[in-house]
Amino acid sequence: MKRKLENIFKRLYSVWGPQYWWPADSIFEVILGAILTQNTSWSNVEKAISSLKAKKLINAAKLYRLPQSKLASLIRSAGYYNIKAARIKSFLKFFFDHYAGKTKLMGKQDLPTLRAQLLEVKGIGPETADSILLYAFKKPIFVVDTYTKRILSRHGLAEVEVDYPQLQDIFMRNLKSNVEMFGEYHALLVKLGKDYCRKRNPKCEICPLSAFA
DNA sequence: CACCAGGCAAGTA
DNA sequence: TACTTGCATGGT
Repeated sequence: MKRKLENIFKRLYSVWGPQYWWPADSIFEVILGAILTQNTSWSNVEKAISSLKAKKLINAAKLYRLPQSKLASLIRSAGYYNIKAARIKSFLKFFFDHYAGKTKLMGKQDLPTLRAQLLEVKGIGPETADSILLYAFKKPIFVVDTYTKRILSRHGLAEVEVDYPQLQDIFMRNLKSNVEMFGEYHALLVKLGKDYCRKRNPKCEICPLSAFA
């Protein structure tokens, strides 16, 4: 399995190169994006981020003061805007209660503690927590998503019923811990999923992981 | 028109 | 505990 996972990464990276995740100007912006992109295309998230930027609201203190309904209307384009506004608000409460609204302070916390804390926040599940840990705080954790699961199961590397922690373990037990590589690997799997491994995708058999490529 | 996107929590039995 | 449903805009 170790060799297979390494080869998958080499193959994907040689085909597509670095993916430059996570596009953002600050740690806090990564966190907002991680919540906004839940089950949502990144292009829709970009519009929401832009509307926040236009109002200079990529700022924890300002957002904490902003009424939830105002926030909801600003992030409308990201979809699920009422839910996501509530989730951002619940993160902000946690952020100020525990870390004074300072990403620098939060980043000093150790990985297991921080992960457990994030999972306590209503609206932050495993993928969102791990995305924040890896891409915002540069902690060495492997992010797993529905594409990861689908790709591994289609290639016979995991059971269809495999759950998030099991899938994450497959990568973390077999790969050397490396923040840059973890970030690229996950991003490359997402690209592979989008381009070739969608739920119903006729291109599945010609994906770069197939023998002929 | 149908389908899906860089999930998560609440509801149901 | 194990399944199902709600959330919602915007691109293909």
